Parts: sequence; C-alpha cells; structure tokens
Amino acid sequence: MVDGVRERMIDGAVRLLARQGLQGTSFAEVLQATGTPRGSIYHHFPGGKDQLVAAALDTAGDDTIRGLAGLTGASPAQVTERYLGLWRELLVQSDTTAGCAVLAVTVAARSDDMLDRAATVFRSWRDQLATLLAAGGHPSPVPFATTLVAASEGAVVLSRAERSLEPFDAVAAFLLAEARDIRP
Amino acid sequence: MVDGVRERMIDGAVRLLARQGLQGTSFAEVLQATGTPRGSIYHHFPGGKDQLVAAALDTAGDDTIRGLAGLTGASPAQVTERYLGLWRELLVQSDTTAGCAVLAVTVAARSDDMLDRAATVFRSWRDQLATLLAAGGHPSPVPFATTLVAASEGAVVLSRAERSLEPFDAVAAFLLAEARDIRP
DNA sequence: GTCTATACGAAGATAGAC
DNA sequence: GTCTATCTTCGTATAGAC
Repeated sequence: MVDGVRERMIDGAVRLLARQGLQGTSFAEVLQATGTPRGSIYHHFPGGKDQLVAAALDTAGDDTIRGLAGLTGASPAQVTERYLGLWRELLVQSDTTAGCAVLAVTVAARSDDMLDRAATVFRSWRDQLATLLAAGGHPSPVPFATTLVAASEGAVVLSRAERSLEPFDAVAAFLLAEARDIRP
Repeated sequence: MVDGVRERMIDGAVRLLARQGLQGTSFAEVLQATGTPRGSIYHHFPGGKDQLVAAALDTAGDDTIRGLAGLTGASPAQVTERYLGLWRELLVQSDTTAGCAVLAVTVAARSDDMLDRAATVFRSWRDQLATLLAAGGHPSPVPFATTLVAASEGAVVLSRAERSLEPFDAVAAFLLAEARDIRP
C-alpha cells in the first residue's frame, strides 16, 4: 500500500522529530498528528519507538537524496544552491519551527544503533554531494561536501533559535560564494 | 560562594544537556552526576527545570566567550583556529559523546523563552567572532562568523553520529583554509 | 487490523519535617 | 538548606476483546 497507515505514521514521526526532538515526541502525538488508528502502532512497529524512529531516519534520509535528483552534470554552484534550497524551504514552510530530524535524533540518541542509523544518513548525504561536486569539477569535493552538510545543519539550528531566516541566509550566501568561485 | 551547590548543579546540567539532550536529562541525573544534595534543587531553582536549563545556557555561553579571550589583534586564521579548537577539545575529551548544550536545547525547546535564551547565546558568539575577525582585517566578518558558528555546530553533530573526528576535521580544514586565504 | 483497558516506570513538582 | 514522602502527569508497552 502506497499511502498506508504505516507510511503516514513514519512521515508524521519525521515531522514531529524535526520540531520537538526525540524524547519530546511521543507515540500519542504521532497518532494525533496523523489521524492514525490508535491500536495499530505496535502492530506496525513491534520494536516500539526505536523502530519507528529508525524508519523515520531512513525516510528523512531518502527524502533529501531524492531532492538532489537530476543534478548530473550540474556545476558545483548549482549543486550547492539546490542543497541549500532544500533546507531553506523547510524553514520557510514551517515558519522556522522545524529543523532536521536526523540531527534531533543524533543529539538525544541513547543507543549506538540509533547513532549508527543517523550516521549512515549523514554519510549518504555527504557521499551524494561529493559525487555531484566531483562530477562538476570541484577540486576538493569531500571537504566542501562535508562543510555543506555541517553548515546547513548548524544554520537551520541558528535560524530556529532566532526564528529568523537571517542566520541561514548569511551562511548560504557565504557557501554559495565559495561554490561560485570554482572554475572547473 | 564560588564553588557552591548551585554552580555544581549548573555545570552538571551543561554537561548532561550536551550529552543527552533536553528531555533526556532529568533532575535526578543532574543530582547523581554532581553528588549534589537531593532536597535543594527547588531551593536553588524555584522555577524548576526551565530555570536550571536557562542558567545552563547562560553558563555554556559564557564559557565559550571566555575561551575566546586574549585574541585582540589576532589574525582571522588565529581566531578561527581558536574557536574550532574549543569544539574539537570537547569532542576529544568526551570521546565524541558530547555536543553543544545550546544546540541540544534549541532542537527540543518547547517555549519561546527558552528559544530566546538559546538565540542570545548564539548571537553572542557570532558577535564576538565578528568583532575579532573585523579587527583582524577580515573583509566580510559577519557572514564568516555566522558560517563558523553554524559549521562548527553541525560538524560536532556529524562527529558524534559517526563517533569519529573525521567529519569535524574535514570541516575545520576547509574553514581554516578559508581564513588563511585572507590577507589583511 | 484496530480497539480499550491497564500495568509499569520515569519525571516534574509540592508539602512538611528536621 | 537539606531531607523524605507523596501527588500527579505522562509515556511506553502489553493483554485481550472485537
């Protein structure tokens, strides 16, 4: 089933994790926010909250990778702009109340399994960006890709704290200027 | 009293917030970790957990500002190196299990008051760095200072997820190269 | 697959003795 | 200032009916 109950629960978990953090998000809230049947959470996620969070991490990771589709042959500046655009859109659409679910889980994770899962997502973003940047002729794709991921994550946090796009836009401007400097 | 019970509680809260997040840190853990008398938490913090967290945010903010002391007249590269060094030291000393308490509070904050407090800390870091960078002759101190704060925060998160210094060091290398490029 | 009811534990907060 | 005891709320998880 494409739009099944399970998928709605996972999507809701991603949204709530990004807004309220790991321990700040309860099953009850996920059910309420998604209008999902109350009795079926442990049917879909017998492993409990950890299993739901794991699925949410994977989904959040895939969503971002999907947001980078169609960039083969793009310049480093275009890649940078697209990636930054994904995060800016999250801030705009949530009125700067949402952040990154993967980051939220990382800072509150209590098991190595959960940390591993988050690390895998971050790593997939870095790898995908580095591949695109290298293909676009960037001379040091790995350090720049890592900085792009790290700075975006941090910039989203700063903007959430201030409830303003100003910090994010300052960081984005700096990174874009860097990417535009590259002449392949 | 300089090393009083109240101060020990606040320092413990900073450490635990940086490791376990906001809702992941309980009063009981703070008391246990600091060997602090059980019955006196509401004596020192009648406003409850929110008041303790607020004090922890202020302390964490001041600690970092203090870490930037003695940099008047320093070059942008020296300022950048010092700031990055503060965060790298946190990762090393905690075996990559600790992060930034202010970030942890921001992503799980449930009140605007708490968000304001975190924003004030981030802003103080940005302002202090921008002032130092400007004094050192950096041509665009504000965007670079903001990127320095954001990228450091994100890099610490990436390194915690991977339990490795590699992501942090990649970001640090990129930022340091940027700062060294500046010729005043 | 979905429901209700309930057990169990954790955490914040308060009251009152010492 | 510090203590213990307790209230209350909330969240996870399980059991068993429909």
